[in-house]
Parts: sequence; structure tokens; C-alpha cells
Amino acid sequence: MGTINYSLSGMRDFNFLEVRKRNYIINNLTKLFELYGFSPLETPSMEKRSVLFGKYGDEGDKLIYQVLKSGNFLSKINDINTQDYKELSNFISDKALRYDLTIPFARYVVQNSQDITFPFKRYQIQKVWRADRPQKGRYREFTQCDVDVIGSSSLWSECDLISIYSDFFNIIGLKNISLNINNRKILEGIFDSLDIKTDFTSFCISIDKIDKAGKEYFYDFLDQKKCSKVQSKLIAKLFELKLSNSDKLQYIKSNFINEKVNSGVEELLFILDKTKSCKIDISIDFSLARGIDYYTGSIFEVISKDKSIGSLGGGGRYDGLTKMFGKDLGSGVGISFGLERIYMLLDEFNLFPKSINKSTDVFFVNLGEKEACISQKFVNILREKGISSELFPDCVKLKKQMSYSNKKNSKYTAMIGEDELNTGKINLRNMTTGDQELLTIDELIKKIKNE
RNA sequence: GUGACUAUAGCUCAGUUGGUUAGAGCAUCGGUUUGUGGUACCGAGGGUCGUGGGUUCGAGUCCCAUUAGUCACCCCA
Repeated sequence: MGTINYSLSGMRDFNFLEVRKRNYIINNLTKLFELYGFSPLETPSMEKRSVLFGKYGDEGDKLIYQVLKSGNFLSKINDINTQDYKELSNFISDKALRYDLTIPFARYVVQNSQDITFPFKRYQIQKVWRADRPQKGRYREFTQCDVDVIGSSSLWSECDLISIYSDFFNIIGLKNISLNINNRKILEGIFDSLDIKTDFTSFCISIDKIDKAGKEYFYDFLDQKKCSKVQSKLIAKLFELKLSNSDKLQYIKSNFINEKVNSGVEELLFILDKTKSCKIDISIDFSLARGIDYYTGSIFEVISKDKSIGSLGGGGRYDGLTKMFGKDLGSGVGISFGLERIYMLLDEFNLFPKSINKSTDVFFVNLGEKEACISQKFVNILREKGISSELFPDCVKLKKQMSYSNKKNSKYTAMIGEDELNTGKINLRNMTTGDQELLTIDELIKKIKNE
């Protein structure tokens, strides 16, 4: 029935194959994170409302799922007369589902700072929720995989994170990946150098839009904000430079001279110099701004050049994040991997290993009580040897059991009937070729171990 | 939050300018085969056409409302 749809829009079930594929990605990430010296962390799905709000910008706040207070929350708000839903939600909700992993991480670090040795390196793979309208590659419940270093402003951290991106996409075999990099200091420097009537955030958002809306949009924006034509031209040119990384930096150095721009450029130079051996394409993109408010230095975004499904990951450096929770524990930098988008690409290019689809190695059919007893003995022996094995629970038609085994994608089906009971052998059928042979249990183990 | 499009069997979809009992493929179940799956052949079950209203002698088909889904925008992984 078309009407019966039990699950919430934008929130999904995962069947066995999907879970295995997702785990494949997660396992590879976890291995890498550990290899680079990061430790795992998990935080609750919900945070206090005050922890989350005001951290992601106005647009971000709107997308936070809020949870109602329990009990009769209306009884205490008699004296409230507001028509403003934002104000009202403050009274009836005191907690919310996490929107990302970085803010809960910052909260955790401040709360536990006495037990943490800095710089603190953690990775976190958990679900986050956004009350966005779902569309392709975008869900209301999705998994983020974050790695962050907090308590150090060294650019070596940036280099390590870039190296993780590079290693990961190399390991899982995704080609044509580009890591775009920029620095908020450069954007701030440019912004300062302009005589323009707007705030920095709107400026960033308009830059970010050039890609989609075109440069005309950006010209209009600058014009509206009373930016001079000379400056407009200079800056628009900056965002469409088709130059090498070093030429781009040269251009910006000679056209926008101030301290902020300079220090941003210096940072980029350091990072580019130290990541030369990375296998990923690193390209400076001055139009990369990112909407999240808290970034202050380096910003990253990973995209696929083959498919436009949004970014595969992103991140950046943030200076004041722990300050928002009452303690300044130093600068931090982190990146995130978008599990569902990486999944989509791997699926599309058939890059998941074939072994993901296999299940039981040896599937025993059930042909009677005596037969089941001896089959179960063999099943136990195989399991001890680390060979996955199972016995069909019911003695039903063989055809049915074979069909079940086939659908489960078993490698072999083992049959023990009257004949095999007498000879003590196992009738082993290869489910790919259909070949059958009579083996003792020892021969069977040897055969499978040798594959 | 804004806009566009879609809704028929478990799934993917046909269904003519409105006209008998709404079809196919896949899937499921049974049989050809009581010890052989995946390939073959035969058969069966399964639908209040998303929901509610309207126009009409007559609506899956036209109109209105509603709900859900998809895609795009905003923003983002």
C-alpha cells in the first residue's frame, strides 16, 4: 500500500548488506584514526538546549531537532505571552538532538579538562540529526565520522588531517577526489581591505554561492553593499583564478596587502609544503568559505570530481570553541567524513569488496533427527576452527532448504542423510559450481582452510 | 522554510479521448522432482487504484482538498 509508510522521512533502516557496507567504511576509518594516534569518544544523542543553540549560525539553529520537556510543561508557562516560536520553544524544550559532533566534543573537553592531557586527539563516529528537508544524499539522520585535535595551534595537525583524508580515499579506492583548502584569515583580510557595507558572515555566504549562483550573483551582491567597481573586479577575479596553487598565493599577496591575509597565506604555504607526499589532489580555493560560524583558520572540503552530491567531508580550525563553554583550552582543528555520501560513491563505482555479500561458509541441511544430531556436531567443530557454519532448524523439504541456503549466499551446502550417516562422510555441494563431493570432516576443514 | 513533480499488487511499472470483471514482469507459495538451490515448464494467491470530497448515467483516468514521497532552492555531510 502506498499510504503505509512506517518510517520517518529522512530516517532509514539498513538491511544486512547495507550495514556491512557501512561497517566496511567505518572499520577502515577507525583503523586509520588509531594509526594516527587518535582515541575514540562517544557522547549522548541529546545535549542541553543551551549547549547547541547559537553555535551554528541562524540557519543552523533552525535545523536543530528540539525535544519537549517531560511532564506538564505547560503549567509553568502561564505568564508567558509571546507569539514568537523561538522564544516559546525555549520554555517548552530544554534539550535537543545533537547537530554535529564538534560542539558536543568541545563541551566534553571543557567538562573533563582536568582529566585530559592536551593536545587531545579524539575520533568520534556517531549519528547526528538535522531537521532539514531530505533530498538526494541528504538525510535527517546521518552518521558523521570526526577527528579533531584540541589544545594546539600547530599546523602539523592540519597536515596530519590532510594525510588522513589522502590515505582513506586511497585505501577505499575512490579516485578523482579533490581536497579544497582555504583559510578564513585570508577571507577576513580581504573583507577588511574592502570598503563594503555588510558583515563578514554574509560576505562568506555570498562567496560560497559563486559556484552555484554564478559570478553575476556575486557582482550584484558587492554592488548592493556599495563595494567599488575596482575592488569588485579585483576580488571576483580572485575567485575564478585558474592558476597553480603557488600562483594563486602570489596573486593574492600582490593584490591584497594586510597582516591577516599575510598570515593566512603563510599558513597555507606551510601546509602545502608539508603535504607534498599526499596522494590526494590539494587545491587552493579562495571561494571556499563554509557556513559554520566557528571556523577561524584553515578550512577544508572534500569533493568528488565525478559526481556532485555535495561534499564528502569538511572541516577546519576553530579558536574560541571551548571559550563558549567557559574555559579557553586552546585552538582546535578537525575534519569530518560524510559516511552516507562516501557510501553512495562506493556503491555507484562498485568499490565495495565482494566478500561483503557472503554469509555462511558451510550450511547444513536438516534431513531428520539422527541426521541433525551428527550435523550439529560437525557445525560445532567447524565453528571451533573459525569456519562459519549453521544447521537449518527444521526438517522440511530439501528443495526448500537448498533454496534457503542459496538465498543466504552460502558458500557450501552440506548434506547428511541416510547414506552419509552410514559412511560417516559429508556430502558437500559447492553452491557456485554445483559440484558435489563426499568428504570426512577433516578433509572438509582442510579444503576450506586451503582456500 | 520556498518551489516543481509524483502516488495503481510486496517491488518496478502498463492502463487509449472517462466506458464490461484494472494488467505485466519480478518476488511469494504450490506442482513437474518424497535427497538437490541458482537455469526450464505449469499453476495459485495477492489491489477499496494514497486518503477525503466533487463533476458524471459511469472516474484508476477530470476538478478541489489533504497526506506521503521524490527532486531542486536555502543550507549542509
